[in-house]
Amino acid sequence: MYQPTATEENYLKAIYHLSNTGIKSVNTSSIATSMETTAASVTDMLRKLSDKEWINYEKYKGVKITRKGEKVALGIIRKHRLWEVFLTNILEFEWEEVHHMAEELEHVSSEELIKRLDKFLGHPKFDPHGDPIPDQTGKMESHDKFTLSAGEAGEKYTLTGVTDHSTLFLKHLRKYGLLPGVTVSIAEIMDYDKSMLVKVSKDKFHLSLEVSKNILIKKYVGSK
Amino acid sequence: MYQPTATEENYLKAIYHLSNTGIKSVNTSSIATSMETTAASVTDMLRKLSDKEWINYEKYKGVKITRKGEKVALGIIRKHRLWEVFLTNILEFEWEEVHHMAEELEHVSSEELIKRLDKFLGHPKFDPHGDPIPDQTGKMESHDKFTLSAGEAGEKYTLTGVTDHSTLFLKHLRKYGLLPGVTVSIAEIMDYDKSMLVKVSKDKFHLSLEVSKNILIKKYVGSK
DNA sequence: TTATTAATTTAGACAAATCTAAAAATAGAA
DNA sequence: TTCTATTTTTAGATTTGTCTAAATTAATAA
Ligand SMILES: [Mn+2]
Ligand SMILES: [Mn+2]
Ligand SMILES: [Mn+2]
Ligand SMILES: [Mn+2]
Repeated sequence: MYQPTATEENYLKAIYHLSNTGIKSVNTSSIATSMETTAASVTDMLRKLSDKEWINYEKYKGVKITRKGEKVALGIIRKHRLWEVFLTNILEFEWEEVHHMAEELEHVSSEELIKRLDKFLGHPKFDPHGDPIPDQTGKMESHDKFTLSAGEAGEKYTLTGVTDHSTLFLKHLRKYGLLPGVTVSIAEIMDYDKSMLVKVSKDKFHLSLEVSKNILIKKYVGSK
Repeated sequence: MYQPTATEENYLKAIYHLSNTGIKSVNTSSIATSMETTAASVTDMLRKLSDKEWINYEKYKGVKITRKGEKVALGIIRKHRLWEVFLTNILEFEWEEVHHMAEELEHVSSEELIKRLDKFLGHPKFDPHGDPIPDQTGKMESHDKFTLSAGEAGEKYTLTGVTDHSTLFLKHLRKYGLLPGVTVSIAEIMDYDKSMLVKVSKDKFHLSLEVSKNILIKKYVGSK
């Protein structure tokens, strides 16, 4: 119907993420925090998004994204993650460098461009951070909710993603070779602080609970 | 010093092009025409660009781009043309499809992104329309000013570019296989209307003056 | 040289997105 | 339940880029 401005797209994406990954309800201040703006600005924008039927909004009652709004958000997330794949796989950026570039590229409007980019990249299902890429209809694989901190000593796991997307954390993990697809064996879990000794290829090292809590994994399934 | 907004970038690019390819002086109305906006809007913007020292502007006296402004313009033109190469060579778009997408992509700000894209593409010197791509310092090869309409019967030429960048014209040329790099032999030039009979690989066909005037060429130089 | 036409600038307004400060509503504690 | 603290909304401004209509300046023709 309407086509969203880049700003509206960013708001819808933030609201979508807060609706799904969010612990608390989607209220004005949580949106303000995640958008790094003021509550007053958010209130202004909520009225606009509501007028365009991308959200249901009643004063003081919080926000619920509509089916229409979700479609817009998923379209932007698809573009964002495909561009991130391009930047890492093709232009050889590190995984902590791509987010801010993708924040701009996700607003380039051509649908045909994204269709061809997707094809060129071989229809990837996950972005460099292990986040699933929605297809054209908005469908995507669900994320593993299992974190390394919940793993057991003596078991083998495959790293599938992260829950902290900060540059600092991503850089830290890359130093250890902890990237999606890598196999991680838990050698020992310390009773005292829940830190763990892990093995990644030939390397053995220590991970704090702080770190292991933010690593997503699945059970390792044999060779191939 | 300042960093330009996307709109300022578009104005500077337009002013740069009018300054160089332009027959007439760069005045308010010619900018308005090329930007598809009103003279009043242009006057507003000229003041802003002047404040930021990207142009020299005096009321009623017209515009001259500064060295600083030229640097900004060349940076945008570099991005625009590199993205056009990406879209045609990598994503396999046709040469008439890429311009409007490049109009958006040229405003993505990362310098490092463009550096890596340039490397990935093999440091191309020309875009899909035969226009030269400025390097990081703004230097570029100069365009051939020789058009096919000035060619001679019996001679062989290499197509190097076009002067009309409209979708209609580009589609038309593609139908004949008339793309940069192609060899064109002039078989005959009609005295009456200056139309010509040309040979391109195995095909022979007629071109009107209207068409040949908008094709840039250079003398054909042997094999290799 | 004066009158007319054309180009340019100014005036005033608007839409989008933002902000600060003040008012209003809601939630939590006593 | 009543007071207080927090959250949210409103009021009023600001910036960027745009517009129409009116005024001004420059160009040209008589
Ligand atoms: Mn990202
Ligand atoms: Mn990501
Ligand atoms: Mn172009
Ligand atoms: Mn081009």
